[in-house]
Amino acid sequence: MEQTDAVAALSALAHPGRLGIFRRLVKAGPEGLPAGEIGRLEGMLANTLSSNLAILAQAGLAVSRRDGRSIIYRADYEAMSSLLAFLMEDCCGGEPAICGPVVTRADAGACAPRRC
Amino acid sequence: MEQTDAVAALSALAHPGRLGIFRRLVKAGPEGLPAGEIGRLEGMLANTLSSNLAILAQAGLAVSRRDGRSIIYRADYEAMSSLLAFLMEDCCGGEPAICGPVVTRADAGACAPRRC
DNA sequence: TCCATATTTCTATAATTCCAGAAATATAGA
DNA sequence: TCTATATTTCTGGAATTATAGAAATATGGA
Repeated sequence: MEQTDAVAALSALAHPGRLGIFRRLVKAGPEGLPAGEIGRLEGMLANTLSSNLAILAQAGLAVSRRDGRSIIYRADYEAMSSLLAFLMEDCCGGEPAICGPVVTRADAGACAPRRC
Repeated sequence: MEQTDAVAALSALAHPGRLGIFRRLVKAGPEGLPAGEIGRLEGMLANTLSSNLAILAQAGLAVSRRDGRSIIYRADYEAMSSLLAFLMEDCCGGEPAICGPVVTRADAGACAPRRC
């Protein structure tokens, strides 16, 4: 991941409305949610919602597909994973014990996480 | 972590200069770096650097201490960990296999990550 | 005390982002 | 085709953020 992409993703998330949408999508899982339902749940006007969803999609954090009259959005977990890896790259220059609180799956090896 | 705090942290990181500083601090480890050296490494004016460091500190992502004439900044790994946990809360509503790419130490149990 | 170094604060301008209203587009069904 | 629903695009003004220059503050040493 490039710094430019990371800034785009972080900027997309650095907004209460979009952060709410993204977390909602994370919870919703890979099936995603129709835009209309997101708007209802988050209490957002359709136009504001649409531009915020577009910003998340542009940043690579959300993916959309059409289903009849609805457009379904879902979180892109791989993009999120890349972002986290970028943030923590070369953490502590090789002192695993200290950077322990944060770990990506790639580093976790054969771990079996309790959830997610 | 509250949504407000998460937005503050994400906003702090959503800036090329500050993201560079933060990643530099992550690499540097718990000893941190003096502001002047960060400025030299990142090619930033002292005043710009100072306000950006203040924004990172205000967001809880960096911590400072004085050492003689220098002020040493270090990344706050716990704050980062909280942020990641907040972003991924209730991921996939209970389908661990799918949210796998992203995992926080709290979820990883007794794992021994390869690095950090 | 005086000076040099390190960092922060103040200030003004430039640039960007946010949001609501209105209009436009796409799809499904009568 | 006509109508209703779902979503997006366009637009303008308000609010926020970014940046550099200049001045101020803090510390250590002569």
